[in-house]
Amino acid sequence: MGIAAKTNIKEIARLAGVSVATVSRVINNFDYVKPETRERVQKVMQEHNYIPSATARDLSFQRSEVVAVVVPDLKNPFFYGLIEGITRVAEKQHYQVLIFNTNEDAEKEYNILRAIRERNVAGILITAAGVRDERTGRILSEYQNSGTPVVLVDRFIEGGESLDTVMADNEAGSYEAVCELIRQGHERIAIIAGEKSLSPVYERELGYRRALTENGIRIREMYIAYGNQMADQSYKCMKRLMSLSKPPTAVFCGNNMMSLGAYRYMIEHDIRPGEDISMIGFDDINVLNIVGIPLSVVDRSEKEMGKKAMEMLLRHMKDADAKQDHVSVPTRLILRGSEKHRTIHSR
Amino acid sequence: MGIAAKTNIKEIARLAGVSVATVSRVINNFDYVKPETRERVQKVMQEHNYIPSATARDLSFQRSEVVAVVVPDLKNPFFYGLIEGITRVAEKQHYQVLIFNTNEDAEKEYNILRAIRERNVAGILITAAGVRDERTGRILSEYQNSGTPVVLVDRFIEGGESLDTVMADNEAGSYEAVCELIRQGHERIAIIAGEKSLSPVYERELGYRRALTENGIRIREMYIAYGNQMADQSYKCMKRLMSLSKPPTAVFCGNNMMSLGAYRYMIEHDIRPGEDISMIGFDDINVLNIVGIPLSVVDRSEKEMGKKAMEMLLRHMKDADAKQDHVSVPTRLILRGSEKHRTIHSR
DNA sequence: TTGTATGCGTTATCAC
DNA sequence: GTGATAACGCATACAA
Repeated sequence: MGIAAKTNIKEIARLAGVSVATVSRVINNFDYVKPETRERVQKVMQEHNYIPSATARDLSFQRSEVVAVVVPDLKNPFFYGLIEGITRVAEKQHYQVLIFNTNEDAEKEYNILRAIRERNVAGILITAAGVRDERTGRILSEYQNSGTPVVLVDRFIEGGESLDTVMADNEAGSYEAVCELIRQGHERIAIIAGEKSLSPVYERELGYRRALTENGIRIREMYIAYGNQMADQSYKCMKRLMSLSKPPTAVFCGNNMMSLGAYRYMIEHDIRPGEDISMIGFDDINVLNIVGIPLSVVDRSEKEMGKKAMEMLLRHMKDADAKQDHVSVPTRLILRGSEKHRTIHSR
Repeated sequence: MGIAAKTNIKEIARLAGVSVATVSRVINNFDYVKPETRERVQKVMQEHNYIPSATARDLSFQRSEVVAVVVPDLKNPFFYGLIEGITRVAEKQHYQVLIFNTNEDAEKEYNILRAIRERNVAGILITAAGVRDERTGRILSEYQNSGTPVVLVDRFIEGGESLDTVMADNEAGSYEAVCELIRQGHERIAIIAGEKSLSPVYERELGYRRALTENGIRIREMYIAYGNQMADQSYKCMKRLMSLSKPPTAVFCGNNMMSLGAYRYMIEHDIRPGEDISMIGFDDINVLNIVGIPLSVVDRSEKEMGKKAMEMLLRHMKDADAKQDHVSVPTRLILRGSEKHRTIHSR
């Protein structure tokens, strides 16, 4: 009856009048088991509500059906989309997902990565916090070299050159967005970029620079604001930008949280996006969408990224010789109105 | 070297010139190990970068340091906070967290709960989808009875009467909110309630009814709208409510997603919350907050709920005789403006 | 204080 | 086709 009955393979074997080896064969669907024997064993397993022990299987098999997912911020919706994509693919292949939150702390991340070693995970998916921390790159490479595949998601890291990656096409997405702003007639275009050391931040800035350059607009450093990935910092950046003698007439925000901070500053100061200023953000924000706030964004499907990442991991888990792979998920510019403006106070 | 060196306890024992038992004692900090021996063993472990196998430990110990967290919707921000609270407490106690998303599908939930049995999890935290599915209640009770504690979070379920629970004080929170609307002078107050079978929905409706009754306002069923927990449905509910010959002058929304749907309807139809209509939602929505949309809400700290839930689980895991416990997390009415109105078109 | 031997529940390698 | 039996890596009762 139910779970309480902790039957093991030995007990099933005894009851079915066969050996444990045979039971194991039935469990794992070996083809050379006599049909009658198979049925008899299956019947006993059913009757006793037998569930094999994954722990024992893992120990014997020297590999578990668990993957570790390490993310830097469990408050950011982007990562939930990512996790959703990951779990979606994982569950279909009967893999389970361990979640770890580093809170953008490289030290904590290192400890987590060490702790993960105890459990024999089949693979690791990580958006790293310690992108410049040599220990992070080293330990991840060690995993990879010892047969535990690793896929970097969203961020490159130093020392992780041998690892698989799933990234968004940040440069292109950014380029496209800024081009749109230029098309709207802007010249004083600012970017709120974020934490410099992160590769997506860097790449988005590159796209911004290329868009300006290719369109013959001089890049002015005062319009490039760095901060971290959080809304508060972005709010401050926006404040600084608007206090310039020639404030920008358009703003490109480097991620979802930063869009929110900037947006807040605008609202509080009666600067209406889509009218008084043009604005495009990176990463869609579902909630704004639902309430009908028309923020134009560069959307990258985080769910898609999660799926892709898990698929890459699976490929490596099933074929140890699988070659290194890099996937780039395309972005998509969604214009909802905030990229517009009434008049541009240029010059 | 690093990870590649898969040393085991036996190898360490050999190298340190002791038995495996002694090494095990050192690992687990037994006090009756001679200091010199301990040091020698530790040195060898260090040098060989030895990491004990959690799998083997779990098999021997017959219990793992992994807890399963089962939630119905990874897109709902409420669960982000919950998961964050859970992981925060879990990691301090060196527990790891397996995440499962049921997508509000009872069938899928049942399969997940069966799959979890394979792994020897130390406990289960669940916001159930199958609240009326007898299998859910049964399998969870079986877990509990066989020594794997279970804590229900946010939702009661049929057949789960023996389980620990962490709930918000939905009735009181709801009551308080509706009282505030009444204080604002409203009589035609609607509630967008959600999926009837869920206990929080039911309890919030109870609070709504009590508030009206105690204030001598007749309850009119046409002002009670049921749907599911999603924004789309809520949008439709709002539409229906506003098409009544005497539409409500105030609306209370049963959860965060539903607040968004209702809000959207209002915006689209130029009904401004806080001016043309009064509105209070259940569950805070951080994003709205950041962008400065002043939605008044009944806030319950989901992070707090997560922490409490994990703490309860730990108590049971450490003391098999711990008594059943029920925790109710208080709610807090946060007024930001949307509860106000300009004029009430009563009568 | 330390060592020996056995068990935990599987899988895998041999034989038969 | 099937059955013994040795791993897998660790914990622990019992001896010493």
